[in-house]
Amino acid sequence: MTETGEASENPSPRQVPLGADGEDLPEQVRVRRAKRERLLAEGRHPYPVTVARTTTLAEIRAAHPDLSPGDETDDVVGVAGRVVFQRNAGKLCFATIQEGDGIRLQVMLSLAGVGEEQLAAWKADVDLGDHVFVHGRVIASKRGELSVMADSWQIAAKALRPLPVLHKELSEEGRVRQRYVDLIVRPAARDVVRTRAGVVRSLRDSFHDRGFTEVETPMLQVLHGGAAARPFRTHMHAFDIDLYLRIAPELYLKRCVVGGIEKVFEINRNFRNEGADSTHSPEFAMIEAYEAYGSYDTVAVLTRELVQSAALAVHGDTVVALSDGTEYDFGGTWEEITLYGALSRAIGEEIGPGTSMERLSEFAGGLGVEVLPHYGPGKLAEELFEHLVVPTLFAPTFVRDYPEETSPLTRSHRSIPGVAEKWDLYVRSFELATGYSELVDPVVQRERFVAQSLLAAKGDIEAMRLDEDFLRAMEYGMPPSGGMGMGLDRLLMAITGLGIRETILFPLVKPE
RNA sequence: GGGCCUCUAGCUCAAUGGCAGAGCAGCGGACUUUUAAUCCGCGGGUUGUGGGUUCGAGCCCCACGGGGCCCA
Repeated sequence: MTETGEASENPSPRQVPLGADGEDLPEQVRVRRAKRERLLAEGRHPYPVTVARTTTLAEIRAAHPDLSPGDETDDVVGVAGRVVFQRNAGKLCFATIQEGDGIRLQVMLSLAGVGEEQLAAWKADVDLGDHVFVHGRVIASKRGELSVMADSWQIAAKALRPLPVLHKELSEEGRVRQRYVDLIVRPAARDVVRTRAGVVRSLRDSFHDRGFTEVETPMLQVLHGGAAARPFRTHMHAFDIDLYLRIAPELYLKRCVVGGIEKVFEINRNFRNEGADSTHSPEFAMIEAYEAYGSYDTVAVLTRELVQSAALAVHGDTVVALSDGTEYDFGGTWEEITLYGALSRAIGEEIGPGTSMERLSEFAGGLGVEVLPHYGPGKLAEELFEHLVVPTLFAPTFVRDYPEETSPLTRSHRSIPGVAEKWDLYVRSFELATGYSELVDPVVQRERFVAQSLLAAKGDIEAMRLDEDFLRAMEYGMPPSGGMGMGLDRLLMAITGLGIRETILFPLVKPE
């Protein structure tokens, strides 16, 4: 690590490492570095190993809920926190300190309490943003503010950069690039972290309650599979082979089901080498689950219950408050439509798996939907659906029975020719989850992979590759199964209304 | 990939083509009950980078880079 601050190759003026030549540093950083040096010179360490903290600020607030103005207690405590406000009068100094979860408490330092030397040192050494330790009695100030009246104090950790203005929001770029600062100054940023943790815990609880087993499957894969997406590629030197970061765990979770882990789930990261915008991140967390002797109907119920439980866990209600101030209702059972049925209603003409490429292309032309060379009628119908119907899907809606052509890992519908037993779940017009009756016939699966290879040859960079080991596993016999996948970041977006960059703690940003 | 907007002090933002400013933060001083403390005084800028037009550019033009929004 570069604690001593080696200069990087091309430091921008805003991000000069603190160990670099002092001349280029902002004035306030120079001042704080000088204070650090002075503390060291005086033998008062700016970064002590530890301080004698006895209680948290939250515990003090809980223990003394109703002191009257001017009350003093015999409760002697050692507290620590980051200084977020300072009000220094001549012989009496006030500061508001904040601990990690945002709880704040006032500390007071008086001439009578700490003596002339320590009071002068406080005024000279403490800056906004410093971590300080204060020892003293719990009191209420004359204005009734719960406080610790110091008998001694100590720097717990000196901050060398000034905090941003606490009364204005950081710019969006600042929030994302320096999330640690965002977390210090913006309570909503901390709330998102807790909400996300609550959702993940709720999901695991829901799975465990239903007898599912959690597994972790490879992220580095020799072949990428389980979804249609462009992968990240890397190289393993020991074997001298190219590897891919996984785009989905599906083919490994199915191997688990073959092996007898009949109810299995994974919550983990996927990587897709595509653009980044308000609903897409190159790395994103995914929930995937498989259930032997289930179908796309049983996993639809599972998915609804997962989402409803998560909403209950973080909002206490299936009607959730979104960040824009509106409410959204996840309650009850959810609407189900079929892809071809909804598309036919939108177009005003019966469309089905048998509708010709020519006819579909006519509609596409009229709507300005681009037809790429590798599109078949199924893919084009799906594109038309996304263009015409998806924007109207506000309430939670299961869209069922997708074209076989675009669903190479899904079994054909038990009674309707040309479509597969697959649904997508839409919430506020974005895709939240997908579910299948899994294709378990290894011969048909091989045929589907071969068809995908032909698409790849025609230039579809998202087409799937043939995975012989996966097919071998299928040939040992996979029980009839239902499977579902849901984006965790999107689930957060769905139940909070936030953008994906707010739900991910450290989203990828271009280097400065 | 295309279009539009944006980048100014540590932070958030101003500034008809004509002396680069404010609030908070900082530095010096006053103040023993403050709550974004107050009062007096003072510093702080390669206006994203590089070109160009102009007597004169933060502002106009071009290129590049970062960010945002919309479209594909």
